Amino acid sequence: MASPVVTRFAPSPTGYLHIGGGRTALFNWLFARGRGGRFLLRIEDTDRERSTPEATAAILRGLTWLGLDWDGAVVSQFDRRDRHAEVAHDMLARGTAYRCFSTAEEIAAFRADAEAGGASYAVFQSPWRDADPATWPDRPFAIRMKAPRSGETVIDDKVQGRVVIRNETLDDMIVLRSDGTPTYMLAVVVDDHDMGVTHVIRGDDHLNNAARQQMVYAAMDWDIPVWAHIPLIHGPDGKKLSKRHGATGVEEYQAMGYPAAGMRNYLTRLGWAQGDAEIFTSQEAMAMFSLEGIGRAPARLDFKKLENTCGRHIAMMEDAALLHELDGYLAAAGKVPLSPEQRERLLKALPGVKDRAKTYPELIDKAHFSLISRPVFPDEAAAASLDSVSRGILRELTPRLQNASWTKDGLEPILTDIAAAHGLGFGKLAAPLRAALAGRSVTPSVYDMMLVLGRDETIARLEDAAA
RNA sequence: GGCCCGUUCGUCUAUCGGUUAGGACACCAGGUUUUCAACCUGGGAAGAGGGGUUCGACUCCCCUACGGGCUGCCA
Repeated sequence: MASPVVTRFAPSPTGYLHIGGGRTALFNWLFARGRGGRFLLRIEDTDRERSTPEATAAILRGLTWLGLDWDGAVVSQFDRRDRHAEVAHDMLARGTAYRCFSTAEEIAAFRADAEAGGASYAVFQSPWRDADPATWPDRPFAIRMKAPRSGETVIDDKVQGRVVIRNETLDDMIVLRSDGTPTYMLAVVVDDHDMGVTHVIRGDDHLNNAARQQMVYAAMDWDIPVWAHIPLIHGPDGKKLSKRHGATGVEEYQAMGYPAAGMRNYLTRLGWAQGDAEIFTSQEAMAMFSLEGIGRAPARLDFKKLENTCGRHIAMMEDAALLHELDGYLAAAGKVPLSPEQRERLLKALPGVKDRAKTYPELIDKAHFSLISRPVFPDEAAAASLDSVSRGILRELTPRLQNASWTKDGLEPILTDIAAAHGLGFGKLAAPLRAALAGRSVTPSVYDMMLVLGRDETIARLEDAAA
């Protein structure tokens, strides 16, 4: 039996959940869930200066909205600092790490010298690497890994392929700071090992780090996980995604009214492909997702395609689920919640409007006629079609609706009759009807509106407009 | 500076030595229509540049250009 897959998402709690981080989490989630594995969440909060509980909460909210559920409790890296220190000392005992008494000033001076000497690279070489314990001074020390100075480290990456890094370009990285706290390079490895992580799927900004981390695995004689370094997401201009590109936080997309299912679909296709598959559910994505399908080049965010994908998902959604999503959107966007009456009518209106909206605000706008109550105030364009002639036709129409069978088949002959009687095309009659029923010139089908509103409300709105 | 990664239509991508280089979004034109959208049909649109290897390169190798990352007692 193959060992079960364990993946993890390990963000730093220094801000909101970035869209790129969201995709990294999504890939880890899809990979684990598609293979009956576990998806873990670890907060990398060892940097006490920059980590905040608010940021952690924001990240959890973002993941929850995206529908990425994790297994077990959220792990705090900071809480595991004793274990990290223990491993650092274990390395010391194994002789794969050493005490380094160099101060920050000495290191800075070393680098300055190297630079002045025109060295091609300035890998710091600690004088304490092989120092006699008898010479150890009585002051705080950092623990450095004793990295090999020759040979090469090979990263066998599922996305990037075989990456070879010469060991002489890597320094003896610090694993435990002089204040006794662990560094990221040590903590990730210890945590991933202890949590049983089998596949590390993360941004390719960590590709070089993987070489140094692999040395820690080797130093501790631990199994190396499968690496998969995915390219970062760029803005539409191809530059690294930043604030000036607009929304970079996952929660901003929620507030803009993009459905989570559409976001998942779009983000999955951003940098990953399986043949011609474009629109799919998360269940389908889990079944298809593979590390081999991930591209090697950074992808750009394309809002048009995002919108198209979201529109397809809105159209696919069940009405009841859609209504529930709408409630969530209104709350997230800080808008007034729907009243019971509005919910009831909107639910009936959804089938007629959901295939014409790409986002929730657009959907609500299309369903405007179902959310308003009398009196309906026509906008300028709608008012223009309510001239005296049109109002006369409306007056003529209402009595005939009293006894009509309230179905499209029952209503259609009546409306086409009236139009014909006045020598008008149906389009000419539809305009004042839209104005009367919705107060707008652009609306869903007039039949759909009449059926959603019902006989009494329809007639009342027509009489209001005809008066 | 050094090291590492990347480069197919405007965008996301397929192709895993032999294809008229395919699909999707976007765009343009036409159709349908009850406004808008949707939908249908058609169209334009790509292998960064230069060297190799090979009977044959988008595909393999090298160089250049461009983009990105790493180079911290940050993560």
